Amino acid sequence: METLQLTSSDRTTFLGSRFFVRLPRSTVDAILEDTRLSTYEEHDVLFHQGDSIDDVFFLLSGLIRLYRVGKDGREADVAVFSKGEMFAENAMCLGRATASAEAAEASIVARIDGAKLRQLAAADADVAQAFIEHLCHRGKMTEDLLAQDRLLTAPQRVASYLLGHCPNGTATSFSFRLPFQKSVLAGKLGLAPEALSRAFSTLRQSGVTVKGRMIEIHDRHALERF
Amino acid sequence: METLQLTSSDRTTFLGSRFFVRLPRSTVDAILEDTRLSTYEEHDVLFHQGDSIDDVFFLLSGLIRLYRVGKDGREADVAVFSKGEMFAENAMCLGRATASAEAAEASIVARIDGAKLRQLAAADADVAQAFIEHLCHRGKMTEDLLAQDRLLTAPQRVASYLLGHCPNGTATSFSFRLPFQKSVLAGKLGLAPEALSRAFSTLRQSGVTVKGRMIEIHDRHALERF
DNA sequence: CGTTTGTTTGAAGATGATCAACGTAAGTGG
DNA sequence: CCACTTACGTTGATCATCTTCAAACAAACG
Repeated sequence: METLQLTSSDRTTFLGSRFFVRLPRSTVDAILEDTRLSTYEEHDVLFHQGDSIDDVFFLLSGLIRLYRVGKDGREADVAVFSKGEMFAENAMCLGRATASAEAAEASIVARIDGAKLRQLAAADADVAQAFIEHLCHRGKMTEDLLAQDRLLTAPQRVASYLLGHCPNGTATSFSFRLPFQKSVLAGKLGLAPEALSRAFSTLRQSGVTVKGRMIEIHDRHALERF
Repeated sequence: METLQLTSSDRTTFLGSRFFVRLPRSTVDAILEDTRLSTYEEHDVLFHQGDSIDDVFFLLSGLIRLYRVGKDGREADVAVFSKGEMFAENAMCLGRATASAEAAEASIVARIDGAKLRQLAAADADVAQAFIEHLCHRGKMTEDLLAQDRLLTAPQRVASYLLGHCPNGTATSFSFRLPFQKSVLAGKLGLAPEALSRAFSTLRQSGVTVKGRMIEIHDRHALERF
């Protein structure tokens, strides 16, 4: 975890992200002014549940897993973030982190000073608005996860995840590469890795082929029916 | 669902709620200015998942259940609100309701005009700030639910719920009345009513007595260990 | 009182977790 | 480039937990 410089490609990532897109360039610059970069290796922990942190995190590359730990030490993922996503906004408002965060692969993270962001949000309604929209979106994401956990079986959850990666066009078949290890996907879907594996073999009957991280969906509609 | 007048007790509810407490009286008045009241009977539906609504709802009395419906028609609660809580803020930002809402008992609801609230938030940083804090809190709530679903068994979830209602003092025993039907609690905890019932009988061994809606906890620490 | 609604209990079934073993892919270093 | 090693993924078997359906029971309400 060392400090680096902000590259121009990092700037692009910032500007293209959900939070920053709508904001004028000058505002973004103000926010990024004293932003510290940190790099993490796989399994490095960014912070622990309950830590008092006053920063907002922005992922420039890699993969971050947000999780809670049960009394018995078992971990449950609450969210998984990839490049261009902002996280730990809750901590800034509530004072303490509601979950722990660790790198699921080597990652580069920008830490935005919470005090500064609050101050900017108070002064600039656009920033506040962007923040509000971001929080709504995050809320929907966890609500989605919760509903999926409560309504869908393992194969259905996987099918739902896969469909979320299909383009909305007319094409009935589609293929793509998993953006992370299967064990990470399992965690994100609230499944044991074995359960994910079995879910994939169930879906083979519905025209899903898996080779390594490559996924082929031969008939989207068969998945939707599932 | 008819329109009524705002009573002074309603005003108290507003002023005491998490969202409004920090705001100056004049701001609250501005927000409430053209707020419509509606009453609902048990099982009345306020809106459906996907409806485009541009209002924020505030519960003055009763009980509202937010839920999603699966393809097979099964319902999964995403949140349950009681007097003094604000909900459906997501819909205002995202344009469409992310879940359906129905009254779990006779309820009185105030509908705050979304456009007006947005406009106020843009003009008044305090309102924006209150909104942000509210969203953070809601986010934490659903995150809590998700983590509980993934980490705890049924009796543990019930124990956790009960502990949430114990005062933080030194008292080791405590009793209170469930604020709603057991079937509602079951939904909130993501359990079938039968599972909740069985969870309660399991907890009897740990000193929990249930008679109707009355709950007695004889030893808080026994529950914490669970 | 009797009817309706909510809750409990029982028995069966489904689903996913866990543990252990095996297979496979990906590095690593000679 | 090949053998070795390690991490990841799959498969099988078993077990715990929760759901579901059915029936009994209790409470609330007319």
